[in-house]
Amino acid sequence: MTLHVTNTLTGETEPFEPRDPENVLLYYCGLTVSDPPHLGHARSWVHVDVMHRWLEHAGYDVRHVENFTDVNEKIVARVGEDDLGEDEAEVAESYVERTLTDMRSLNLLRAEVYPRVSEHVPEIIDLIETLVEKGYAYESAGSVYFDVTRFEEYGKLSNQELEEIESQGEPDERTEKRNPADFALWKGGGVDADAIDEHRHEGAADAEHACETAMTWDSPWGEGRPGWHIECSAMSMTHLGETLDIHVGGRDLVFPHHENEIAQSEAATGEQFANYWLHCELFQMDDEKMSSSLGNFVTVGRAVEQWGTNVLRTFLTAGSYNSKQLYSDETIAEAEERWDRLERAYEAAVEALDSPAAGSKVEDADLREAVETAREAFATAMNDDFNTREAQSALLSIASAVNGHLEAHPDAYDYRGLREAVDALCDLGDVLGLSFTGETTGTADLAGDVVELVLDIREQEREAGNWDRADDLRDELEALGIEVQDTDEGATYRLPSSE
RNA sequence: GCCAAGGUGGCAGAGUCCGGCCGAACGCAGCGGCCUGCAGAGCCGCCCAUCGCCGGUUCAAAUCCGGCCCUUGGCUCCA
Repeated sequence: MTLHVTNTLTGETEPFEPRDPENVLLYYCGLTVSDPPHLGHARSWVHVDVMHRWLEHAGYDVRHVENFTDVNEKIVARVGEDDLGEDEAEVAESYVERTLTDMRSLNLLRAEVYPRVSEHVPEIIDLIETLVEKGYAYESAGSVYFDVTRFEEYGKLSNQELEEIESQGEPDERTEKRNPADFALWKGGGVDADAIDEHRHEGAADAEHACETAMTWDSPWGEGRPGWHIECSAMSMTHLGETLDIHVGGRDLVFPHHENEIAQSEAATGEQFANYWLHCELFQMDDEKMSSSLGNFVTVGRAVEQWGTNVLRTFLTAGSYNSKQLYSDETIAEAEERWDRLERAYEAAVEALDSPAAGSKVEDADLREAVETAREAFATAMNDDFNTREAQSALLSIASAVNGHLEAHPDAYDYRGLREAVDALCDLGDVLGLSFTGETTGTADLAGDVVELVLDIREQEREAGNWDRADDLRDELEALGIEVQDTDEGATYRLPSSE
């Protein structure tokens, strides 16, 4: 089965065929760096990352670009707040850095380029000039607008009729624009205090002063700033060319942002801008979405600290990228159980491989077959529009097979079967960005030695029949997050997972 | 109002494109049992679903068609 993806443009699930059979051009519509990255962003990043990994797994070279929108009124509104920075550029850069740090903590593959708007203004101006020359855009009072009536297919992504969109326009904006749905490509002048008013936070600099720090550029239409949508067209064309294979972004960006990207890009080049439009669904918190604007978010940094990378990635891939997902303590806790089950099976298998019992000639056909079946099921799931939930099921079935084997053959393991299980767990886990082989740090070694010491003492208490003392020691360890398990060969333990 | 997505067991969440293997996956929670000094982990088994409602097509529908109800997202900054 080949990869199929659901394309917002057609509303259908289609076979994926890149323009070049060996390379995939992937653009992810990144963040406006005006707020701390939250779990909702992480959900999209992780799904894009999984797409990237699966495409590579399938043998493609992936050229992956993710932009940062670092020119925006909301960024200006933050000037002077905390120690974010003294001007728009500094505030943006501090959020970019924070975002990259958070991305690293989620074990994301690096994109090839992380372009910023502020570095692409010449390309943006060129693109706008082309649109003006071709008659798709017009200047009005120092700004340049895209004339939506000139682009016949306007509305094709969000499936809306122009008349309907037109009727939504803000009446007071119609003065400069020919049509209410026209959107700004270039905004003349700087940022006014009124524009940032509603985004102000405590501790920010005086609004007038903040606006003076906003970036502006010279252009054929005078000094000004790029409009919101044009940057993605300019950056993706600069780095990936006129037509890209996959464009991914949040569902909330379909209209107007992605619709406008299509209009600008295709009007300028006459070529299809992106062949496949994929949209990531949003988190639901109770009855509303998680978002920066609602302020109901959990930051990535805090979530990683609390749950760790593997648990978080298990959670974030617990539903399909294009299905809404419920965020709650329960749904995260469930993901943690799921990851723990995987990790325990992995550890049990590795331990078995290292034990003398692994030297036996036992062959467990059930185990080997289960691993083989799981690999196939995993591939089928991923090829079916990146069905990560099904993919997790396949991984879990390996865990069950390993546990079942160890239960059924306590003294003689199927070395090759277990080896294959461990390999499959690592290979497939890697596609989801899950890592079973956490790095062992010096302090973890020391902690392990200390735990062993405590367990030795506990063993002496047990031999003396002092069950209460033994249980107290176990409880104390568990209070520290250290799981203790008594087995025939003595107690084993697991340190709290920390990545 | 218009556009889009969705409504599946106690929870969560696949399956719906390509009707039958779905008497509905995987997992969590719950209940038995094995193991164990106890607990946990693991294993075996079980419980919980007339798949939003009503009609239609079909030998056969969670899956196709029509109508209705409800939820969410977009139409303003948003992954």
